[in-house]
Amino acid sequence: MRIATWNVNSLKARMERVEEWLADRSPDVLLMQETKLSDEAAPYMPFSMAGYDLLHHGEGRWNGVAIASRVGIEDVVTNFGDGPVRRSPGVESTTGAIAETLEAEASAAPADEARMVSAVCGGVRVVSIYAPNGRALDTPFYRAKLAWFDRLGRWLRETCDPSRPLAIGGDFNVAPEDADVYDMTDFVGATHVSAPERAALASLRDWGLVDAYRMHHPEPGRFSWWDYRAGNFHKGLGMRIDHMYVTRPVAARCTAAEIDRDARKGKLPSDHAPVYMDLTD
DNA sequence: ATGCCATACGTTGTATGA
Repeated sequence: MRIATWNVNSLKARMERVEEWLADRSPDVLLMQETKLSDEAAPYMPFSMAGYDLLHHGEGRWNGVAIASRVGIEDVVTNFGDGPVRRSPGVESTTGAIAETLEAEASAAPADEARMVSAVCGGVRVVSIYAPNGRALDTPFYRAKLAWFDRLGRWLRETCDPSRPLAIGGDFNVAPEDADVYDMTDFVGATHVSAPERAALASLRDWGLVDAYRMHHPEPGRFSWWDYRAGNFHKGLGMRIDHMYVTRPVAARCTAAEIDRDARKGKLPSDHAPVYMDLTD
């Protein structure tokens, strides 16, 4: 079984590239982030035509996570089971649109943004996550990012078992080691590399998760994201912030893990590359 | 090393990204 994760940076804008990638790489499960769609606007039909069921958890303009699977979708969890997410400002809602808009504009807390969806696919509980960016260290957005990782950790401890097959894939927005950025001197005082953010990922690993990519690739300078600007992709100036964290029963079945750098090339790419792993039956 | 910022919303700019 092949499980992949890809921050598509708008599923609407990326659908053609995603369809090509599904046909080319043939994943059984694709976790997606930053779909930037409401559930009503999610492209269920194109995925169905490609042989996949689509589970979408979105709010509209920002965020949005999804799972495409051709091995079933069962036992769905959205937003850690904390209830409905707010709509992006300006997005129509059936109830309380004005109140939700005012709340969204006033708040920096991502607790009710569409950043987590989970289901059991092919016997593995998969979790698609889009961690908050954090913007800058001295902002409420950064503190909210750390709080969001705390919520993820609490959800794992309370509802999951590290001895069971589980894979958390997504845009963690954290580079776990110095080897995961092109040059640490460019990241002094920046988010994505700070000690508290790295401690948050270490806490996930301590619970019982393994970085599937690092199992197979210890080498430095392997990135999953490159800024669109200044030709950074072509200069090799990236970060490894998209990860596949798996429990030990999955790690034991994991025969390969790759970053598909080719998917970052060409016309209208996402700024992220897909990360995928292969599991034996 | 395969190209030099993109997305949505909505209107000629603003917010967001990491």
